[in-house]
Amino acid sequence: MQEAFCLSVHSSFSFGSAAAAAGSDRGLDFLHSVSSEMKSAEEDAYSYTPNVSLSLPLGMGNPCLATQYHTLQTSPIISVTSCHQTAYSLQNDNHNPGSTYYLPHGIRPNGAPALESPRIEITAYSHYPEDEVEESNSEDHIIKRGVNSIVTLTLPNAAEGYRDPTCLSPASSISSRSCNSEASSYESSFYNYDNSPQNSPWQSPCVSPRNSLLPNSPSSTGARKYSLNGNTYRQTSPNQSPIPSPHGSPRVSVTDENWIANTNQYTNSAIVAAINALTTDGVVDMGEGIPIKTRKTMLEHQASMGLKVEPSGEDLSPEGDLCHDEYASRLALKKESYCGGFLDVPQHPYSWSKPKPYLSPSLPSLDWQLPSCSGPYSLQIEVQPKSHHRAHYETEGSRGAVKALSGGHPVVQLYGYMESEPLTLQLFIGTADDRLLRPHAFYQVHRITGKTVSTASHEVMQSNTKILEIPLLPENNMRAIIDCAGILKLRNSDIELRKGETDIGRKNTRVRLVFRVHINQPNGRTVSLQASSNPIECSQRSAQELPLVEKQSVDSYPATGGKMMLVSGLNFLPDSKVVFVEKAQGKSLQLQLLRNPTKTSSTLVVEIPPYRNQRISSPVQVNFYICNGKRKRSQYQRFTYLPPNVPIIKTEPNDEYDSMGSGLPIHSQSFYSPPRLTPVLPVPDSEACMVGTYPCPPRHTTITPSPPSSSPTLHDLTPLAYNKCLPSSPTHGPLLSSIHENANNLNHPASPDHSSSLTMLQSQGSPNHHLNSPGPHGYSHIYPSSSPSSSPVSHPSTPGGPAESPFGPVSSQNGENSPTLLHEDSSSSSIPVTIKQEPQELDQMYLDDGECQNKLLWVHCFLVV
DNA sequence: GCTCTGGAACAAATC
DNA sequence: CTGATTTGTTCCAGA
Repeated sequence: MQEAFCLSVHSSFSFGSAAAAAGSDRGLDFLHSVSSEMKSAEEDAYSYTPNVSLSLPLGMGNPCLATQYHTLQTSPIISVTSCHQTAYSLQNDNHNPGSTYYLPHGIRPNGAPALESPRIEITAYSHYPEDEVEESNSEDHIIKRGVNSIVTLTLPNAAEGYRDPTCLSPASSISSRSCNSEASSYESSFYNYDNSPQNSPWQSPCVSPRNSLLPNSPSSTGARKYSLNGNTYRQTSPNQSPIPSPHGSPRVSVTDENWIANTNQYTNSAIVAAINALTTDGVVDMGEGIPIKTRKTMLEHQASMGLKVEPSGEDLSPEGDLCHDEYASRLALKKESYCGGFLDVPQHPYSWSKPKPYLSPSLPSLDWQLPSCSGPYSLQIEVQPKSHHRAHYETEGSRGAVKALSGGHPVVQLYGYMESEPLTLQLFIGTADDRLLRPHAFYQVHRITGKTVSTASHEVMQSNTKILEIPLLPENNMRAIIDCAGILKLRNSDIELRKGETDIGRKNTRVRLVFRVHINQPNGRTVSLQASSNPIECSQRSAQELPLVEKQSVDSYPATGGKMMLVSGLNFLPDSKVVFVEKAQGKSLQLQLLRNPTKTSSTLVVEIPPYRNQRISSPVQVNFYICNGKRKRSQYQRFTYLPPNVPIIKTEPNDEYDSMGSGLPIHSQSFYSPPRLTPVLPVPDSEACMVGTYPCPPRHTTITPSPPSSSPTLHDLTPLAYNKCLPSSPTHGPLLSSIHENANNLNHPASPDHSSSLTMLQSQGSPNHHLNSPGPHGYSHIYPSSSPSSSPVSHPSTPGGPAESPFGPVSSQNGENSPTLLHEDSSSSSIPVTIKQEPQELDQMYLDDGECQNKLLWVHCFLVV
């Protein structure tokens, strides 16, 4: 495993580098610049592997923007272009033009193939119905599935592969279909944003090598319920619920169609697609084709229901010209087509009074890190999903919608939005590892329909990622109950074979629900917000066996220790152990084992052990995890030791660690990601705050109405976020936030690779929010912390987890009981001011549990500065 | 008859 | 290299 993980990591990075290499000069420049600029930050700070640094396109300077505000320009086309390629530079320019480059997984700036393989061999499956084939309308390169032949395509931008648009899951399997399938069915209910010519090739399921395998793949056989031939994938089928919920929740007055029609979002989506397309092939194509098609489509719509509309790519472009309504209607049409026949539905229940010019040409890529709040707006997850949700395979029936702990469903609300126009809330399944949040390659959101579902929704595809779009209506206070989202698991083998895919599926079973909303501003800009849920363990086994910490009563305590801490969660056993681990300088590790904690099935009482150094002058972040056995460990939870004389203050705001400290269960993400963040950018708050046009209130003063406190608690599965990165400096918080915003402004896309370095962003609701605070205030604090969280991909931070733990299993075994601390290192002791990560970490993180553990001990991560 | 679920059985991947 | 574990997927069966 270790190796595997390591490989994956590297590969990912390499991917980035490769991409760069392949990429245009800019790419190179970017890399250079980045490397130079970033490196200092990252490498030095974190000591990541070189690869990593490269991969991160963070372009710190990059203007691109962030996501929050997209300003686009007049002509959609232009804007688009700018965004991706140019845009970045344009906007930001300052820094490196190159930096501007954003290399989303599938997208390559300039279309340059990230990966070298212009050539693609595709094996088509006979299984696929022809319709599908048709749908994949990739213009330039269309592969038809119907044929069982291998086609070799030469792609300009082969790189895309990272996630085949088409194959969410490898087309090969049914499963793939499901994800894709539905989606894939391009035709079906969702839009496929990836229509770019480039992408098109990918669209065919065939693309993935796997395909060839598919026929043989178990899935094929396995799928009892879904016959290969059968296009009928239950849920996915276009027909499925044309109307998501007729019954619709009382709250929701809008039908899917309606809703869809109205929202601008689509437009945005379209734009995204366009962007993607542009990326590769160039603007030109887009520009031309789009308008025409668009209109054409519209005209045709009515006439032809079932047919798929044009490729998204095409769709995109037109906006500029089209007035909002038009666009909307168009969208509506599309949707209808997907739905299979609901042409009749009134399309614009909510008519936009004014034709809206397309405001935001460029929506941020899904792997970009976006803030959860900006200016007056704040997107918050009021009710977090349960920490466990057994995802279903395509060969299985749906396992239902993700539920909340309370038994209800997750709830998301947008605060600060006073307009009367409904918005679209986007939902996709994101990663929950230490790395930056990005779409999860092995899971897709699955649209749930039925009597029990009150929330309308519809699916769209964007780069291999299925997105569920849900209306956010003013009449509902811009609040949405997410009872229409299930989680589909794609077979690892299918995904891993995708070209460009670097992540491995094994033990990469934690996800987060990622919500986005794009708000068009009068000035033409678009504010994009994102909030991610606490991690959700999707594997049946893990959910049943791994201990899960949902909450801890104390997040921080003086170094003297001695206080009893109540840890609540799941799967605690009589012999569960609580292991405290500290990574100290250099590679030392401090480990503490507490013996005999009081326990119950869902709670453990642990006496906080005294910190090895009673004279710490600043808070020291450590972690602990629950161990049920060799490889059954919870994720790391954060705990902060405070200087003895310091009054105990709620952690949140505190240092950098807040999130961690805050007791929240830290998301694994935060854990790892922080490192990346680490490179703290000294940005003045003020600056930071200024996003686009809006001055962002200081976090603490966040404007947004405080949301109901969602769950302050920690739920997450995640291990604690290890804050490797977080600097303890007080400024930290502000910095982060600022970074955040800046990022937005900059548009840094997170690096597609994952590698991205900076994490700016995380603001996402993720861990942070949830964890700590719900309120705006909390935000401020939280923000900083980390959202970044990203945990390493596959490996969350679970200590034991395979990938996860850097610390690995520190062998809880070792110690069995002694409450004593093990210090490996010594040095440092404890005053970590700034923490840098070691390059090694990543590797470690990916290491397998067993093996890693021991190793982990050394590896470590915190460098005291 | 279908969907949703909880529990495995199986088999491949790791340890 | 072999056997024991783990983990991913597919099957079953009950509600």
